[in-house]
Amino acid sequence: MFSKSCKYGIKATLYIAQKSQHDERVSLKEIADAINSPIAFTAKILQILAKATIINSTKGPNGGFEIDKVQLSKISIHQIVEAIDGNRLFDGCVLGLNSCNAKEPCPMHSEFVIIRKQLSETLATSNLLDVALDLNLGLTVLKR
Amino acid sequence: MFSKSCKYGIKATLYIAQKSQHDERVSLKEIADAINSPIAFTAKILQILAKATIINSTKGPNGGFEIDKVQLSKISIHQIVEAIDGNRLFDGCVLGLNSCNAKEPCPMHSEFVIIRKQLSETLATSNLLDVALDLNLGLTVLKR
DNA sequence: TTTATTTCGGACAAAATTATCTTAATATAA
DNA sequence: TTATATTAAGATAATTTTGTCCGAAATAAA
Ligand code: SF4
Ligand code: SF4
Repeated sequence: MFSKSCKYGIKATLYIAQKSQHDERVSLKEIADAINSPIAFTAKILQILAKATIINSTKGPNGGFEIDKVQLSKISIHQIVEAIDGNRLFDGCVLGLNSCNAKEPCPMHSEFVIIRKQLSETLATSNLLDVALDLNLGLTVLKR
Repeated sequence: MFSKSCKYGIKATLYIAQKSQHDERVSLKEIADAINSPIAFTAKILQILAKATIINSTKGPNGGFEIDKVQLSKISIHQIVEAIDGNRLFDGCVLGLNSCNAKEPCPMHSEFVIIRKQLSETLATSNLLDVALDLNLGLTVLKR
């Protein structure tokens, strides 16, 4: 479904979101630790997210990553997936034809337009604030 | 969503299914041509499907691949995906935690159990006969 | 029985993804 | 201003996935 990069990206963003709620900026090391990911690889993904202006990064002592608190409820998981994996999951052909084309559909088209729509909507309506709240309450976890 | 191997596998199986309806056995070359896939790589995938007894293979002159006509309606796309990509799509954690565990769920758990259920059911109820019928009618295509 | 045809199986190769390392850039604080 | 902490960026490496090649095995027909 998602690439490993994307999974790390989602988890990292959620961790940053959780901390940003309480105005805490977090370091690369802390993030990688919290989500159980390879540190240098995580750095690359955070760079992508920073360029996509989903997160903010600051260099130097006490630097790290954060998300504008008032933006938390406006950033969706969909945006993260788009930034890292692109749109293939949302608009590519499930069976790998050059493009999705309802005029000349692949054999799974009618089945998958439904699933993709639901997937896309679910991700588009999942915002960082809501998801991070569950994390705060300990209802969900980022690593095991 | 699906690996490339799996996409090839699904398309190849559907092509074989279509031909098997009319008692035609098809060769590797014909399949690869019909679904626009690398021939030698396709051979590997057909071997997997043959071992999973989803398709039958016959060596020698006039050999090739076929599916028992009466089985067509009993074989699901789900089975193909399982044989090639395994169960990760159906029972793995969407965010890459070691396993899906509702007692200690990842932050996307509640959203994804719904999507995965629908995906799994859709694939489980898509049988080769039905899907191949649309192909026959020219309503859907395996390559463009 | 010999030859031709076709899949099978293993070895190999290329490409994409994931992961690491090293140096540079930047910001803070002493 | 200098030292330190931290992310950025580029080069490199490991792993996985995708793809190729070739000889072996099986089958059918001549
Ligand atoms: S048919 Fe289904 S899979 Fe093929 S392109 Fe359209 S949506 Fe994608
Ligand atoms: S929580 Fe969601 S993603 Fe994590 S394991 Fe359960 S289902 Fe998978």
